[in-house]
Amino acid sequence: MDDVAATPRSLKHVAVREYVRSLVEGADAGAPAPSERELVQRFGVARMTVRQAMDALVSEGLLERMPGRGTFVARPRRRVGRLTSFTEDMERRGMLAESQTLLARREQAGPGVAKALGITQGDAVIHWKRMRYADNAPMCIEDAYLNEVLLPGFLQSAMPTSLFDALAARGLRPTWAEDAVTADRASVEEAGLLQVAAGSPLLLVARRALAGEKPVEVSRSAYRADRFTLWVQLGEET
Amino acid sequence: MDDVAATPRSLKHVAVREYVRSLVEGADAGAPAPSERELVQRFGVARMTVRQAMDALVSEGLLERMPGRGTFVARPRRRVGRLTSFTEDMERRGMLAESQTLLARREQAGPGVAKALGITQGDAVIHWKRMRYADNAPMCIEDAYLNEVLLPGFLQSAMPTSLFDALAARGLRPTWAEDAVTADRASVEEAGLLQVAAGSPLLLVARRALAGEKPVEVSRSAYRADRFTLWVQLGEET
DNA sequence: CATGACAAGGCGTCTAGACCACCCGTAGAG
DNA sequence: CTCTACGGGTGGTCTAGACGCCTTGTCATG
Repeated sequence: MDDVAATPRSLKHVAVREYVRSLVEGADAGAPAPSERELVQRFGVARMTVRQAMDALVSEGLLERMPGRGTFVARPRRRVGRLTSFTEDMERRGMLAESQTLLARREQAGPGVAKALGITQGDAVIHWKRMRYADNAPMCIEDAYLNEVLLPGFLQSAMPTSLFDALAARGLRPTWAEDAVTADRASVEEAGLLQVAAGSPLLLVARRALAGEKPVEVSRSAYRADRFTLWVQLGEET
Repeated sequence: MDDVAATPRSLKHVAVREYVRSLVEGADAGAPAPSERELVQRFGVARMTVRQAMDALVSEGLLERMPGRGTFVARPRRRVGRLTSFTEDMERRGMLAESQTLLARREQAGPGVAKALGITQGDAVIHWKRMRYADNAPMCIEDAYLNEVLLPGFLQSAMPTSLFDALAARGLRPTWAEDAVTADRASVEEAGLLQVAAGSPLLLVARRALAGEKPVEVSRSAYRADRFTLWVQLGEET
């Protein structure tokens, strides 16, 4: 009974929620959570307060209620379309991601880039072209365009390895993105950079990434199809 | 056993929730919802009951609470990775989807298909190969494998246009799928079927679709890259 | 041994209040 | 005229109960 009273700012339902979350994190699916009445006793709060805490965990898919039986750790929901950076993506595949900047400069937005970034043609954008390597072999060529207004002094600072990290540091980590995926054959120039034969199949990914409601990045990536498979998880309506 | 059907138990929080939903559906983002105290008056229920109703709508993203101001219609959330069938996909692009069956028969599952469907090698599967047309021009070749145990008599019934509809009729509409996307050049046979030159770029989509926890379909689709662009929406963690 | 009645404990629903922090429009003060 | 203080309305949190239905385990009975 001593834990909650110490901090004045502590909300009881948050205290209960986080207590249960800590119990439940790492537990196997199907393991029972404390019963509501038990939590009422332990925290000395009303049952509605406990229910508010549990409701939050249930609605975020961590717990599952079974009337008449109890509350249990839910089977982890299948993920859907998680947004990852190249670096994270390669890490997940157990590969080492590296980059080499081919070009990084201020340019004027062309019509396509301007529309995708929600700015007007001719506005300043940052054009960053990189070779992307995985385990020391070429994986993709990436052309990224960033809204310069949102990223003052970006070109002056040291170029980070991960664009997502740099955006996150400015509170602009993309929260939503739309990819258009198609295929084509490698041009002579692309083939040279990617160290494949001209005409080899490439996977082209055009991305438009938003942070909240603000478009922050548009990019075109050309992946070597012999090394890269895009994984996409799909679900139905919420 | 008591007959419950006679008394369709009207849950008050459901009544309030659906009332508010009906008010809110079709309203513009930012429009105010009734205040909690107003609903308390209108329905003659306790405020906690009203809050339970509103909480449900808030957590499904329909409403947005603004402390001190009120509750308002939320901006529709950006969708993420919605699972669609070929037919639905083409409809969304404003094209007419048609199909032609090339092959439909019972086979024994090979090792790859068996693993993807969660059955043992040699079990019976339905192999359905189709040409897919959009606006009367070839769009893709699809090889689908279905778990025969889940679909008794499937080959005897008339082949439906939409596989998803057929699955839905048996309560097996896929709820989750995983696509592996890559690119390759068309073989001579593929080129002939798709009416493109041999070596033309193709977008290859290998799908594994589950209904609940049961794998129901695995498929390999080869799209004409000159006609087809795959759109993928990505979000961050739940 | 099999079966059914019973009780305990679980979540689901609901009440009738309470106080708080916050936002905003407005009336009064300067 | 501007600025401030206040009051009414909003959602946020919380209480201390109540009854209902469901599941499960126990235990007495046939």
